Amino acid sequence: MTLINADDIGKALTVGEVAERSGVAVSALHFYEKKGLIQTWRSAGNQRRYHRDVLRRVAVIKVAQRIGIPLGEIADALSELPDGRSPTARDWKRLSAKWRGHLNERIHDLTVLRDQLDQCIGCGCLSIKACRLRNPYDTLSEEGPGPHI
Amino acid sequence: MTLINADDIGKALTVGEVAERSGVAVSALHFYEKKGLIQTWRSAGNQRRYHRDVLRRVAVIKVAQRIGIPLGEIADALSELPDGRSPTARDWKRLSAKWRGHLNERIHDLTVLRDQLDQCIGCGCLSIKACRLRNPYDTLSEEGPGPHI
DNA sequence: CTTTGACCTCAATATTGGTTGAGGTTGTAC
DNA sequence: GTACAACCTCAACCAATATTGAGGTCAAAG
Repeated sequence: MTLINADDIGKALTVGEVAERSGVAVSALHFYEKKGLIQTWRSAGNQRRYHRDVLRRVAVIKVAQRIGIPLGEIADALSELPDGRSPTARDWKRLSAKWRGHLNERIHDLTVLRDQLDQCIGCGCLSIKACRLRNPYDTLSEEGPGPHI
Repeated sequence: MTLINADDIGKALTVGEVAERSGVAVSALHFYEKKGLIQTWRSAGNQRRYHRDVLRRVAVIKVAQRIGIPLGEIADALSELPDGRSPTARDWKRLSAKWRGHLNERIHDLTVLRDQLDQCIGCGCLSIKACRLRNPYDTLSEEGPGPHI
């Protein structure tokens, strides 16, 4: 036997409720709305009302931010979610899979950086011309300003 | 027999030279100076002159930024370098070792995040209450706003 | 009813990490 | 000795990601 709680189903959320349940400030919710990341409708008295789906959306936004995706890109990705119906698990999976690549890249970059840094710690090579961490900007300067390789 | 190149030893650098050799814009060098990350003295005609050590310092700044250290913290760390003499390999090593910790933490955090995301991709759990990625903000909301755990 | 907390809008402010431009000076190459 | 690139200062601006505040409205409890 399954009891359905009227609090959990069908009831629109106020901005304060969304803020409390999502851990995001009211001002941030306004901001996300202005940027097109979440949608609302208005009550008779012009107050924002949120579909419960917004909680999932906000959770996804926060995860994406942790991955390092800028809000603009998050907005683009979210805008590809189906219009009119609630996203399914499959929809969310597609997003996750997409961002996993970014995450992997970032982990890879940082790992490479750490390995180079380890070499520097081992040999003190931040003080040596041949150091791979500091050298690209120096010996290749004849190729013009800015980083090379 | 070792030839010492007068271009490489003892000659002060202009801001343009530092910019070209470090791959950092002149405006950024001014900015770093204002923030106390690098030092200069002035020529008779009020133009900046840089000790060659500044190249190493700038390289270190750029590495630290890649690690994700904000300029303020970089400034703090650099301010602990010895005053009056050029930093030794040992000095730079201490810095590297310090920042290695941050880097490892960040790699760890992102790796944990990736593992959680993998679970989400596998099970579609971004749509499920129990999901470790989206849940903290929801079921723990009675502890007050903001992330928990 | 009235009060009080939650909500509204819009503009200003904050932080980080710089870049751009105006208006003027210096230094070097011819 | 003059032209032109490189330099100077200072203020304004940029983008991202919000927060804060002023001034006003709404809604639910007593």
